[in-house]
Amino acid sequence: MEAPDSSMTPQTKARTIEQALRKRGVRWTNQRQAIIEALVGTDRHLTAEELLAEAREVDPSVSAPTVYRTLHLLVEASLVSKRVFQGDSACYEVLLGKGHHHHLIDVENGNIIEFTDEALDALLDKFAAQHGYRIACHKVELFAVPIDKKDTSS
Amino acid sequence: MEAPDSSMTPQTKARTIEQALRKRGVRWTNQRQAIIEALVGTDRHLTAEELLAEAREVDPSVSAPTVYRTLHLLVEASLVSKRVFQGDSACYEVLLGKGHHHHLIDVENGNIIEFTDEALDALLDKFAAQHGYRIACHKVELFAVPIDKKDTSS
DNA sequence: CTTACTGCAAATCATTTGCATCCCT
DNA sequence: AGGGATGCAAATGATTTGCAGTAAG
Repeated sequence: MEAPDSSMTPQTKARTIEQALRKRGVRWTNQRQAIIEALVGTDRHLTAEELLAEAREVDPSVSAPTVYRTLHLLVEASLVSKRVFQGDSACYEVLLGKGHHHHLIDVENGNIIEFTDEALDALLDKFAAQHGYRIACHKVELFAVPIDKKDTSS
Repeated sequence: MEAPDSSMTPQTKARTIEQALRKRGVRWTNQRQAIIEALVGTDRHLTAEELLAEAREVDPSVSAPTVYRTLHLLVEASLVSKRVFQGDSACYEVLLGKGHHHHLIDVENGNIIEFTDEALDALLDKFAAQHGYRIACHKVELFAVPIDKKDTSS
């Protein structure tokens, strides 16, 4: 697997994903093409439902089961991450071209800010090692409120 | 690493929770008592289903809707945390008497190890502050594989 | 040609809700 | 008493699966 490049265009990402899946013996269909295009065409976290709607604008024949089946393949192949925030539907996001990152969720507006940090990652790796584990994947979610009005920061 | 207030007995926790809910104008019933007892009687993360089973050993009349309704109250009151791991059912855990902690999930056995660390917390607070936020609640989940095992996954 | 992929409809599964009744306060 | 709380059963909503037809390789 080549190093992710944050300047990858959507087209490049789509092609990379297509090739990665083909390499795994997966057949390439119009529906999958539409789903991938919808997926790389946004920088937000999409629910399966939102993705279905987007994909249908490319190819109206796409159905929900196909979206879910394709998402499974993508998650399996580590091309897409699945996240379950709170009690809502799962959200999916393309991993290509962005290093793994963490989430700061604005609990007032529902905004999601992404950030990365090597020190944090190193710290997490250390804990895993101390317990005899190696991290396969990690997830950090900070539920936070904006500091602006009457609040005194800590 | 020791939790700050880990000396609370289950009985004390149960009483504290009862009083906190009563203060919010909630009525105290046998079913809720049973649910709370089941909840404080374990140190593991319970699903609603598991909690229902445990609670029924105290009071067989407890039903699933009551478990969910009570869990909502508890989460609202910040007495219990709800977590949704991967695609599974939500897990609930009493917050009383344990500092917030993080999770290391053994992806092979499904084991969950908890750990706490001030340096990590400080780092997270720093990030939030840099973005103009204050953390209300944070969640760190490490999906990891045991090191001592031959690992052939990609 | 072969068989993976698709849409549809029906099946799951956890969680929620309507409702008549019950029982804390 | 009175209104919140309960159990039951049915509703929900996201995700999955069975199946017969379709299309990728």
